[in-house]
Amino acid sequence: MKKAALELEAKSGPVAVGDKTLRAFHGYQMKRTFNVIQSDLSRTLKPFDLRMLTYSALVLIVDNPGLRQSQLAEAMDIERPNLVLIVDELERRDLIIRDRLPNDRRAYALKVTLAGRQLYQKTIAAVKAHEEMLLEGIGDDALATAMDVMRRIEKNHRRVG
Amino acid sequence: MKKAALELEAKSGPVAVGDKTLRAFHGYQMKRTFNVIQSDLSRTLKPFDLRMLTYSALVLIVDNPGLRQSQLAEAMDIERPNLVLIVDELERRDLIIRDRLPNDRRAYALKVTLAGRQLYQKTIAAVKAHEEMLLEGIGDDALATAMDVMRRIEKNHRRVG
DNA sequence: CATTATAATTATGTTGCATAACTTTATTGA
DNA sequence: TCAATAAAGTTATGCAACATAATTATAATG
Repeated sequence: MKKAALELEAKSGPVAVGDKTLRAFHGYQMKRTFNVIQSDLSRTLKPFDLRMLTYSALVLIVDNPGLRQSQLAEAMDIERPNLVLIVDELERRDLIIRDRLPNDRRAYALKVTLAGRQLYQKTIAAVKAHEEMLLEGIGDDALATAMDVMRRIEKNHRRVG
Repeated sequence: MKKAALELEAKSGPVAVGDKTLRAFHGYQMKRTFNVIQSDLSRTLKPFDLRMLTYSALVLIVDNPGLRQSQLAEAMDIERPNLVLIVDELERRDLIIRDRLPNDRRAYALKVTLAGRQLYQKTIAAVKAHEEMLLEGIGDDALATAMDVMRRIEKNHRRVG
């Protein structure tokens, strides 16, 4: 390092802050990247008045008509109590309904409404478009490899944890 | 789908909930994977009484001695007010000190203490070991490709956002 | 030297997530 | 059969991570 830079540092700290050690941890790199994706997705969903959680719930209900709240919570990997408000919101906006199951009056069968399905289609398209922007310039092979790596990490965790 | 399965579904919802549509979004896959990494890292750091945030701050201070809180906040991508309590905690535990800068009495020069450096070395080793477990069975090439993809996503976001 | 900007802080609110406890309904087994 | 147990959804509550606005002390600027 040059003398001038050292003197500047003595006054006001490092000229440029390096996160080399942290970046060496793959988990840290993934956190940074995920933050980027999440903030982009949030902005994409904002015009539809959806958050990641309400969006995920809507998609899962469309794809799995009649599922119970407990099944939805498990699929979303969140606790049941936290799902209640999410389903409340989707129901209040008439995007889904809580149908009773014929043989179990404790549970609800969650189903999408017409409005919900229409919103689903619009948002799916918007999210796909935004994702394509984020993934621009990344080859299909590289992307497939990256996704394999992620699934493998998930599998390793289940094996351990 | 078989008739028996359909009848079962009428009673109690889908037998297995699929998240195929969501998994098709790379961001969703990344969120799931990141959750796994984060929970593993949290467990790894718990014996040292560190969270991801305090750990990241400690590493950055070790690597960038004398940096200011504002620089640390920027490097960690969090708002300055939220960093105050993190630095408070590290200082209270005598892992770092808030030194005054000679020429700017508004700012602090953050520096690691001996205890902080010792904790740093222990935790770095533990985190590396845990990460190796999570990455077991993943080839070096595949991992490098995955990391390239992530950095590229980050770059694309800066270009857009 | 008055204005403006910056570093750190305080106060405050939101969101995502967790746990405990409760109500209603199903299931189990003595 | 019916008492005990379990399950689905809910309510209440708390914590952690983040954001914004406003405040204080100091520095930089015109």
